[in-house]
Amino acid sequence: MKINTSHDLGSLIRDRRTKIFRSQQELASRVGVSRLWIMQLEKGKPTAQIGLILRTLRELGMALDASPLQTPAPHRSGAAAVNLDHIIKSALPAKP
Amino acid sequence: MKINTSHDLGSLIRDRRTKIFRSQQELASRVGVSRLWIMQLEKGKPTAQIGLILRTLRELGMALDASPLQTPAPHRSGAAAVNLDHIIKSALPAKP
DNA sequence: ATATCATGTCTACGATCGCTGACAAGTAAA
DNA sequence: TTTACTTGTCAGCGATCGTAGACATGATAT
Repeated sequence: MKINTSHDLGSLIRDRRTKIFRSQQELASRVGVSRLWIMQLEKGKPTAQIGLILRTLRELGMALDASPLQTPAPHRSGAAAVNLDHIIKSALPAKP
Repeated sequence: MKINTSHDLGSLIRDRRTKIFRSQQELASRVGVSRLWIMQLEKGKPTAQIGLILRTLRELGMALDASPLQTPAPHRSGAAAVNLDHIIKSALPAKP
């Protein structure tokens, strides 16, 4: 499943948690965090730390993958895809 | 690419950053974070916040996916795989 | 040699994390 | 009803984040 926002992550974790554990407390104890943190994470907390998130996902039997952006909005200005950026960079003479 | 630790994430981001941008500072400015934060992230900072990470990945033309754990080490104690947990939970008398 | 970068490493400092502990609302059994 | 459980919310607090700024090193030139 694609994770574009912290809310996506929260929904995913909640879905998975409700299938495997009986309560937020149960997952929290396994991961080693507070129930409050699990609750906030499921609500899309954008300040949650990646280390705790990875531990949580592992406890839920999941892992993260990185994949190229399918709906490209990489650069605000009308820049093209990543490969083009690469080409431009390689072609530039000096380093502004 | 599989991301199991924050170091995996750091390596991935650094590889991608060096291909697209000319410096840590350039990426940092685009994302809206400090160069120090980018540097620490590339070194595997486990306390980096997921919101900033997602913004960074987007700037690098990438997104995150969640996938089932292929090499299962889900529960420390002798518990079995996730599906079994599910079955056990479903079989328990008190459901809550 | 001199200049110019990129990267890594430090020191503060304000802002905020994640924690504990408590409480209320809702649900579901006994 | 009463009892037990889950979830969401709140306040307070120590610990730590992310930042700005400065500095040293190494590389790449000129």
